Amino acid sequence: MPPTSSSDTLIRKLQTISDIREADIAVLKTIPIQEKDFSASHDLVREGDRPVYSFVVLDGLVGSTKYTGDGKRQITSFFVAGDIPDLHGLHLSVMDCNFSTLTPARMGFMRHDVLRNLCYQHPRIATAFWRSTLIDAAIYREWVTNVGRREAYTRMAHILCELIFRLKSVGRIQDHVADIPITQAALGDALGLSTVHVNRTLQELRREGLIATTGSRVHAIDWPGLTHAGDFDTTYLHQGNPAA
Amino acid sequence: MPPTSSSDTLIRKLQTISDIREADIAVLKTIPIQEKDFSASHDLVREGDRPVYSFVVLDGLVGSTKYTGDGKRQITSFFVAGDIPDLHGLHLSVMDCNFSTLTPARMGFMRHDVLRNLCYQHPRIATAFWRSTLIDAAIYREWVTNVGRREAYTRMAHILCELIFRLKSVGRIQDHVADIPITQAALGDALGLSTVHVNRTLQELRREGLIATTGSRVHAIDWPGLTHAGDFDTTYLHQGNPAA
DNA sequence: CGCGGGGTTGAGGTCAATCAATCAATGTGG
DNA sequence: CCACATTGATTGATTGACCTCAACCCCGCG
Repeated sequence: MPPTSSSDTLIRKLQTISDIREADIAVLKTIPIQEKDFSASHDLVREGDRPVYSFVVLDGLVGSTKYTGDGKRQITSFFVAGDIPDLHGLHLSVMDCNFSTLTPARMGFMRHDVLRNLCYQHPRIATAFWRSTLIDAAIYREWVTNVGRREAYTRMAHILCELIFRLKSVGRIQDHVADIPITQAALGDALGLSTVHVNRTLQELRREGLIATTGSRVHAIDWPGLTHAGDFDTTYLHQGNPAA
Repeated sequence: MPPTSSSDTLIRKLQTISDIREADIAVLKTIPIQEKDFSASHDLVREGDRPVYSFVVLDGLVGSTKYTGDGKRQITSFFVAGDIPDLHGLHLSVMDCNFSTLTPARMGFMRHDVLRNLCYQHPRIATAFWRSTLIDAAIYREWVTNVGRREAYTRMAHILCELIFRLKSVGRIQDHVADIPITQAALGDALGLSTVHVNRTLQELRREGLIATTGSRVHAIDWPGLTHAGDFDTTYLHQGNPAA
């Protein structure tokens, strides 16, 4: 087995949010996972679908998205390596949102019936999965607040903090330097802002010395400053470890 | 046992979202539920708390709320009779949001350890509860979209549709006439709008002949018109029955 | 070399916030 | 029973944040 298999990515993540034991890890390793690569802006699942697979993000960035009647897109959450974006599909048959890649991404597919059997036989694993969906919900709550009550500057800082923090906590970045080839349009869809305003807001964050961007790389130069500007408190991410 | 006990309220709700069997119903009826009344604007749980009870809404309206650093409030979801707002507390020890009454309300408290044992011994009940939290998450997703990408008029119509639909599906209102003594300030906090603009938006909906309000009573005069104006599609509520 | 996607910039317009009253309904103490 | 306070709804005037439109630039790519 390779040093970082798809199972390892999943297990590492579950360990950061739940107390998984050796026995559970062994069980998790038996899950057959089909890996597949996707380019950016690819719809993995669409509203109305009735999928029979859930997928774990192995690399890249995935978003859950919804479209309004007049075609505007809203990204309702990000998903990074180790996350299982559509785990709710296990118990909600019809999808109420899309899941799309926001960057080139690698996904691992797991059959619903396999996961359901696992949950049935291993309550601790079921709890870990349930907990994972509950953390997703907590993130949605924070996003409602972010979009509803924070102005563009704070909102942007907040979302950058969340992204960087989450990437860090699964070991995907070092020193607050995130290499995320996400477009400004996608950021706008996540924040409920126009791309033009996203651009200007990023400029302002750079001008204030909080971030630097080189190409698709976002560098949080002043992490304490950024978290302060973004009104960012990690409580809602429900990580075992307090923070960095 | 009275015709509508607190257990009945809970069970009726679970039946609308999951296939609960007779045996499960018998089990659910054994849950000890402590009832208690609250006035409007009362904090039931606060961010940072580590509650040992979950509560089912028996009557009235409850909201999950968050506050930004500069004290602005955002309501991230409504909860009506039969809902268990903080069921996530079962697996997330620290609260990341508050739960407050938005109207005078009656609540039924259930111990976490009782619920956890129940889930452990009755997988179908566990699934029903899990599913309930997943539907909450779906509603959060919709709210992100509503607040992020819809303008005030549509946003308001949408939230009224959701409220009326949910109240109807648990048998709390007839004929699209909702008697909800919710303040315009609370509506603003749910929509990310100022109270002044809430007031003007409601006037516009009245002018368009979509709703009528007499005191705290909201009447959807033109339900098809209101759902159209609100870009409202019931998919995200994951009810068994399609809609009215 | 033309093309397209993504980023950047400027100007003008609009939706919704803010500020500041007013008013109605309800409650309270003297 | 009345003066007074409080809560919530309403209205008008002004301000401001963000959007839209329309360029233009840069760069990778067929």
